[in-house]
Order: sequence, then C-alpha cells, then structure tokens
Amino acid sequence: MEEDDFSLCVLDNARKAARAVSRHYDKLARQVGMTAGQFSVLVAIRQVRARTTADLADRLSMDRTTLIRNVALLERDGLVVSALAGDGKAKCFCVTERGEALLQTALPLWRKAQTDVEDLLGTEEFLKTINALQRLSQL
Amino acid sequence: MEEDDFSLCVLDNARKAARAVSRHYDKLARQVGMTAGQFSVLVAIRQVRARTTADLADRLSMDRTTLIRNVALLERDGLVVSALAGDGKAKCFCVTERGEALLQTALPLWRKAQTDVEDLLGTEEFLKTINALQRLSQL
DNA sequence: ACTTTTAGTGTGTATATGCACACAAGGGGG
DNA sequence: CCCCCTTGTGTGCATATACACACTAAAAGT
Repeated sequence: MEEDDFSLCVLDNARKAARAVSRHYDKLARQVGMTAGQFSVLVAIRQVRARTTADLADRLSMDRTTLIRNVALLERDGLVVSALAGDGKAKCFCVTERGEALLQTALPLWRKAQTDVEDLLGTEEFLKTINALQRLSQL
Repeated sequence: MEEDDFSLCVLDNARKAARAVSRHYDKLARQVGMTAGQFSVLVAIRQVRARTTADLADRLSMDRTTLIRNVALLERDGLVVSALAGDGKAKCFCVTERGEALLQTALPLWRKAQTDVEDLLGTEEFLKTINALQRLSQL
C-alpha cells in the first residue's frame, strides 16, 4: 500500500475537478434561476434535435434515466416541451420560447465562466485540458 | 449564439469525464461491496487523520455536509468509527479492522482502474491529465 | 396468427452533491 | 453575567446520478 500514490487517483481528481467546475458554473446559472446541469441539457436539446431520449443521453454521455428526470424538471418549469414522434414510441423535445429567452440571458454568464477558466489556465492549456477531458470520457 | 462553441464547454466536458471515470471505478468497487466514492473517503480517512470533518472535506474538495452523509454510510456498514475529540466539539474518524480489510481487497481493483486509464492515455498524457484536473480544482 | 425479439419509455431504490439554515460550545468585551 | 462572535456539528430541501426492473409497442420469425 505504501507504493500507492493516491494523489494520482483519477477518480478523486476527476470528481474534484467536476465539483469545482460545477460549483463555479452553478453560481452563475442560479443568477437566472437554473442549475448548471439544466443549462447543459437545454443547450443540448436546442443544438441536436435528438430523435429519442437515448440518443440525447448518448450525446451527453449521461445515463438515459438521469436525463429523463433532468428533462422533467425543465418541462415542469416550462422551458421545454416533449411530444411523441409519429411512430408512437419515440419522444422528441423542443425548447419553448421561455426556454429560449432564458438561454439568451444565461449565455453571457456562460461565456464569462468559460473565460474564467481560460484565464486560469491560459489559452493553450485550456484547449489541452478540454482535450484531456474528452479522452477521459471515452473510458 | 452562433459563435459559441459548446463542444468547448468546460462544464459539459468536466462532468462527462467525471461520469465516465466514476462509472468505471464504480463497477470495480461494487465487486467488493462499496461505491467508488466510499473508497475515496475511506482512503482519505486512513491517510490523513483529519481533526475535523471540515478539515477532511477540504482535502477532498467536497462540501462538508456531503462528506458527513458519506461517512454516515461508512459508519453504518462498520467500516469507520467516529469519536468526539477531547475538546468536546471536533469529531475524528478511524478506519475499523473491517474497513481496513475491505480496503485491502479493493486496492488491486483500484490499481487496475488506474492502469486502465494509463493504458488509454499513455503514461506521459496520464500525468499531464492529472495535472490539468488538479488545476481545474482550483477554480 | 402467435410468439419472440427489439427498441423505446418510465419507476424504485440508493447514493451523491451542495445551499440555506439551525444548533451547540467556547471565548472575549461590555 | 450577558451578548456576540467564531468554530464546530448536523438537518431539510432540491437536484443529480445510475443500476435493476417493469412496461409498451413495433417488427420480425415461423
């Protein structure tokens, strides 16, 4: 056990980083009445008109059932509507006008958060870090 | 909005990475009846004999109240005991024999998980990634 | 036509996370 | 002595996360 260096534990470091980042983005997102996670899902729905929830979950690298509950909160707040697709099985989601408006007020805050990180790391390191995170996601 | 590149969103990428890493480590940890997070806390308690919960939470970059509930689960399972320190306010934690035994069975799995990541990234990139995660934690 | 497979949705349970808040004890001023 | 401040602990609430499981409907096999 003595030869184990837990300061190199990927789990610890990944979760610490995610917690720190989430806290930072969350503080900003809550200024406009959402959580950081809700912002992420809202952007994802807006960008990719996913055909199924499983499809959307894949793109977010999130468990499908986690996504379902996240979207349910967005629907509750009137930011998103869901509808059954023609075939009667699949479900599709759309951002409402209110959701779109909220996104617009949130965007400047998101940009600030991004530049906060860029300022902390420097532009070059920023891009390398994003790349490292993307490679970890493939695990 | 068109100029925003959400594929560079630090929040998304950090959370995706943390979810992927957590899933990987969790699969292994559950083979010996714990979650990955519980393993982390157990190791932390063992390594640093923190004087207070706030102290321990700081080292894990975790909210103090989150830690309290995590430790409560460890106590419930008999892996950790807590005791009030002499001054009557602070609390200290110790890993029990059972907790130590469980740690020993979990360690080979942890080492495997670490080398899995190292194999995915390569040794040099592995160390750079850990470093990037640590810098993100400072946010 | 009936059965099986497949692709999709949703629920139950357990854990994790953190903010707001309340509570408790010791230590100084007044 | 009492008030207040600091330093601890713990709870309530809301959200996030994911595994196991159940349900539904189209599609395909025989």
